[in-house]
Amino acid sequence: MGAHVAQVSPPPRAGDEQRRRILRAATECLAIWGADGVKLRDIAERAGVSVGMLQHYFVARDPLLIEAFDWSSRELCSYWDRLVAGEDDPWDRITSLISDFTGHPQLRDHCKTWVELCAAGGRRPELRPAVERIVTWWREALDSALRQGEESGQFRLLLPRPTTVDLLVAAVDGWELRLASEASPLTAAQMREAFLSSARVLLGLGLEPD
Amino acid sequence: MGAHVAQVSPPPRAGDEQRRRILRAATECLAIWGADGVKLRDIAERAGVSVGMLQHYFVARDPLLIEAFDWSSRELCSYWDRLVAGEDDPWDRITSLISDFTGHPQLRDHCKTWVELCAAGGRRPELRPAVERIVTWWREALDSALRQGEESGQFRLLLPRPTTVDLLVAAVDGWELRLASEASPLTAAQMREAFLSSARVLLGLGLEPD
Amino acid sequence: MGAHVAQVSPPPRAGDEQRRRILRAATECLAIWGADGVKLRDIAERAGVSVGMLQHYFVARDPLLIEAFDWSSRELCSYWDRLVAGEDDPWDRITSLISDFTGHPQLRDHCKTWVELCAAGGRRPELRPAVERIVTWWREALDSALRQGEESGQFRLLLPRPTTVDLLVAAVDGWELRLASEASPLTAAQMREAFLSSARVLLGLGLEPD
Amino acid sequence: MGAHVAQVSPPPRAGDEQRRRILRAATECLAIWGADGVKLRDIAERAGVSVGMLQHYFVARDPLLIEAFDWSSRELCSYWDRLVAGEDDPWDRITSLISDFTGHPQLRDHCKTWVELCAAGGRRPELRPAVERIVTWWREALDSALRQGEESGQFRLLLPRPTTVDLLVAAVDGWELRLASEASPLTAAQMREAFLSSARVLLGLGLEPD
DNA sequence: AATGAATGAGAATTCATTCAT
DNA sequence: AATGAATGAATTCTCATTCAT
Repeated sequence: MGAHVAQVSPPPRAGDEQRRRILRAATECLAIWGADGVKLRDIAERAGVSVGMLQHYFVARDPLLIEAFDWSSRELCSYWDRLVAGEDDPWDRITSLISDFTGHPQLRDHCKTWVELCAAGGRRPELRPAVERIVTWWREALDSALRQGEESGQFRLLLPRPTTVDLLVAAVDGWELRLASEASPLTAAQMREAFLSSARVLLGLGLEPD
Repeated sequence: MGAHVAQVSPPPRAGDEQRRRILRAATECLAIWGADGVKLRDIAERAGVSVGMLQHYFVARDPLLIEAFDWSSRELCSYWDRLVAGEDDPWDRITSLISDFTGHPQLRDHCKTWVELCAAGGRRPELRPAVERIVTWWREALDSALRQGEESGQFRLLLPRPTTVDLLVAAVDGWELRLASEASPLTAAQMREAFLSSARVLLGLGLEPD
Repeated sequence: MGAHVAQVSPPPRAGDEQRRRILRAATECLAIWGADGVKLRDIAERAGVSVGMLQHYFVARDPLLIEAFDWSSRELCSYWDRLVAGEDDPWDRITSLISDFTGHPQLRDHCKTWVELCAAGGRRPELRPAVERIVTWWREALDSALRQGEESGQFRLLLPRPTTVDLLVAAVDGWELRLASEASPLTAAQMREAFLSSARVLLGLGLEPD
Repeated sequence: MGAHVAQVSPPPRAGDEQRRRILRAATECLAIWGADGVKLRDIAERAGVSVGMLQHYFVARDPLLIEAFDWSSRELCSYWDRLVAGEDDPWDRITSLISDFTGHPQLRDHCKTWVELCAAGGRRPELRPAVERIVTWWREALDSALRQGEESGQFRLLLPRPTTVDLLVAAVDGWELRLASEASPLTAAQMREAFLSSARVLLGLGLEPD
């Protein structure tokens, strides 16, 4: 209904590339220094532009950080969308999602950005949509995989589906928090194994290797 | 004469009470504004002392915040120690721990402080011992309860004990992260129910009500 | 085309003039309040800029003061270089040097800056090059004048040349210290006379008036 | 004439020893940090007393520093008085004075205190009496030695006596300034030699070794 | 007499923001 | 569009001083 006349993406304005560079730099800085610790100069240096430029594109510090969180949450979700698009089997989908996630070379940075976003979200309502977006994405991804698996008889959940989803999503968040804190020697591989072995049991898959 | 009334703990120096007041105020401020957002003035006002006094006791901002995180992690652990001390039955111990935790009137603040501590720990190694202390406490508390339950035949774990502990601790952390973010309408009661029903299944307790 | 009008010295960047204004103001403040007594606000007011600007150019208080001492020592040496450049006769050179020095309207301020620099140099090695620069300039200026006068037979030194140089330079420094202290009613003219009459005898010039 | 009833020194009050300890510590600190750099805490620590104690004896920072300069200048002069008291021969008096001075294990500290005093004197009239006291002592000591040597025919001054005194005192001050600055590798022994060889010539003593 | 807890005034510093070019 | 000079508000920090014990 009019969908075929909708512009799929806004026409790429000149300077859009510049904005993206800045947002990417800002996201990286957020992982390093946290939302209250980033300085505009750090972001500008990392993006290879002048401080004045940041203001030129984003008016002020706050809008820049909010946009950065928002942008990075969108980027992540659309990345994951592409990732699971090809997988039809629900267990494969879950496996490839967690494998990609834990296999990312910048996993720890992602975790830090995520924890930073949650912490900042607790203080600033403007950031909550970005938090919601990511939480919702994972809940829906797992929920739909679980439903599909249940319907096909592939999974036999030990717990009600919502509880299972809740537990698995919370566990991933908990491991991310631990990775972000750098406090315990939790590795990405351990995180992956812990998730998969827990999921196998909770979904009634027995213990055969992935 | 009178030696038998000597205090075993170090004699409470004058000013020790003052320090505690300041540390308590600092911890509260950390929950509200985060490690990089707290201002000395806020802490001083909340503690009812002058800003100069903070420096008198803690030399500078950084050492104060580090001590505050450290102090509050010790306080928490010793509080939990007292809490579980009276419970002999492992399942009761787990139940009362999570019930007390989720029933605390300032649960959300505790979650925020914890997330703040983890985030700050990712940037400053000095804070990691405080993170470790809390992580270790929960791991050991659950591990010992699970072992006791296994030995008495009360629990039949679906997964290896370490994995179960890992999963449950991570889930609690994940729910805390969510509460701290204020992003989803997760309530303390839901968190408690999700934990207990998951634990019942994972420990092989069936589904009878607690 | 136009290459022959290229400036040999580094192209004067915008802001270089600003730096000089600040350094000049800082040097004046140093004479008045001493290295530990100057306040950034004083310097900023005297230079007609904001305090933040000092940091913009010099990062922090210390580097600013160090640069100020260094800059003023360079300025002085190059001023003296120009002063003696025109004098071929060694005695005239000595005479015009001391006459200019003692005749300077801000002699006392110069003395204070110099004493301040020496005192501060005793505490901070970074300042020593500036001290050395000035000491060396005077030693070399006198030494070369004395050597020239000896070679031409114009002077007949009573003491070995190095000792004579040492004595005269020390005496000038001593008189400067006295002027800086404001303690004794030593005048610039007296200082000049004392120096010249001493020098005349030490260089074997007899007692004829200059 | 009443001398035998005069109290030679004020009755030693209790706490006088305490005052002296503090003044000595303050003088040492002045050499290290300069008049504007000393902190009461440094002085208190060095004197082994509490900061409150300094105020108890000296009311405030300023009076303490002023008294410290004054006290140390008196101490020095009376020390030198005792030193030259035994020497009847004028040249021996000059020799032993400069030898003792340059041979003092804390020569550099003395120089720093002296330069510090002169620099501070330029800013605060209250300190000038202390400066004058020392300048006057040296002028009079040299003047009387020179007069005695002239009268006995032992010295044949090349320059008028006042000029000679002026020159020698200034040279000593100049060397002290250099030592205080730590900038050039001037040693105490070199300072002594330079002074004595210059003095020998200026007093008409020929060049025989001392 | 002596201490050290407590304060507050004053200084340095940090940075986001503004603005002229 | 882009820069960086310039500013000033806000914060931390330093210390002399005061005061209760």
